[in-house]
Amino acid sequence: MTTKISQAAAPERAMRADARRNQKRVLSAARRCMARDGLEAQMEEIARCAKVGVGTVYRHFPNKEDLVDALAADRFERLAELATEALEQEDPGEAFDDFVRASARIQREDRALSEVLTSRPGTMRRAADGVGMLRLVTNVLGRAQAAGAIRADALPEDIPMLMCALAGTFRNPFTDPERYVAIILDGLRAPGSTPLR
Amino acid sequence: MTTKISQAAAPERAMRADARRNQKRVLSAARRCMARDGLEAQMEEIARCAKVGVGTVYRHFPNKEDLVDALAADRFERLAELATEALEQEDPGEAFDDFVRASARIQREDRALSEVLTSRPGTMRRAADGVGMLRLVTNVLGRAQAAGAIRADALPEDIPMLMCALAGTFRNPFTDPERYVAIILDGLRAPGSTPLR
DNA sequence: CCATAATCGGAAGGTGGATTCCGGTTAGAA
DNA sequence: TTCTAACCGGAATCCACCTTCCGATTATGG
Repeated sequence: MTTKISQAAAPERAMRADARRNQKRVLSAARRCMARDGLEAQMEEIARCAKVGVGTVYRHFPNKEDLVDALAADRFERLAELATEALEQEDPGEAFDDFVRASARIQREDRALSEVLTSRPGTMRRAADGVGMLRLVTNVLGRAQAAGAIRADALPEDIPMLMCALAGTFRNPFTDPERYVAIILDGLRAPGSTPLR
Repeated sequence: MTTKISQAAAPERAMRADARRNQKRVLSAARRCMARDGLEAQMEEIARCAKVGVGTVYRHFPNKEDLVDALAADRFERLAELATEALEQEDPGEAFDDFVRASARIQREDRALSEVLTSRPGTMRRAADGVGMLRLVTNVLGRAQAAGAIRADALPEDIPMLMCALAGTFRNPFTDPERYVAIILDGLRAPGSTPLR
């Protein structure tokens, strides 16, 4: 057995151009299909959207779960960007609000993402860790708390958790989604009526 | 109103004793299995729990969805009871809180119920309508609002919706579930910081 | 106790959807 | 241009479940 292939880091040879192109098409098709149909979007359908055979999908992503992981990673990168932007904003309270609202919107527009949040703790955690989400959120929240805009007893982990909560509301078409974002933000605002334990 | 199981026309003759007994066993086994495994609990497993053959399950419930509907109806009856009790309690604000907390707990202990809430709007609506949930909630909420315990701009439909939201948090084992119930209740309390539109 | 219709059990059937396989195609180095 | 390792497509395979079927059992009215 030749010692080689430390894997992960060094590809022996660059991917062929068509392969690279197809991988992108697959990823983007998967994003579209799953945003629309949720996690149960079918592999065949994704292949069709990407104008590619199923075989090709499977060459780039050994199985459906890996594909979902890749998509989740992608979406969490976007969320991390939002958090970073929030840190650059002047008003900490406003920054926090905007961050939560924007995250909620992203989620609302992507059924797969909201499904990952409510029913795939593993995938979610992996994606979140991958972009250092907790650290970012800790900062965004910390600033807001220091400024007195958010109750002091809120914890960083509460934010992703409340994101999961919002995910639960985005499947009902009946009502204005912003409503629940607003209610939850008010709950975080801090009358301190009920000290959290 | 007692829930009739499936049935459409008038039964010529009363159910045989063993049939009635088995129907109960199936329902109760289904409740146990689905509370544990969620909606993906398998029919075979449910039959096994009920110590009955799959065929028997299907005689009483033509298909899985009907079985889920029956269970949902059952759980919503319990929720309706809670609402009714709340209406008999003296302090309207406390009654509201208790009602929300108790409902949340029921949900937390029943994975299938929380899955129905977050991903089966149809089933949920049917079950809710079946017990007149909206009317009950309207009363419980109305009293609390009249007493000034809950913000005036909250709507009856918000309550089930926030229940769905909580469902989204109960799948993560990480944190104390009561925390998010508390935050949402604070959000409903009413500093009126952000008037809902 | 009998007759018989209602029930029962659980093997067999059917289905939807993920995953594999492999002969044909192509990028790209020499 | 030629050669070949990579890559491609999509039919075929596999698998996990739900659902159906039917011979064996059993409750119950007479």
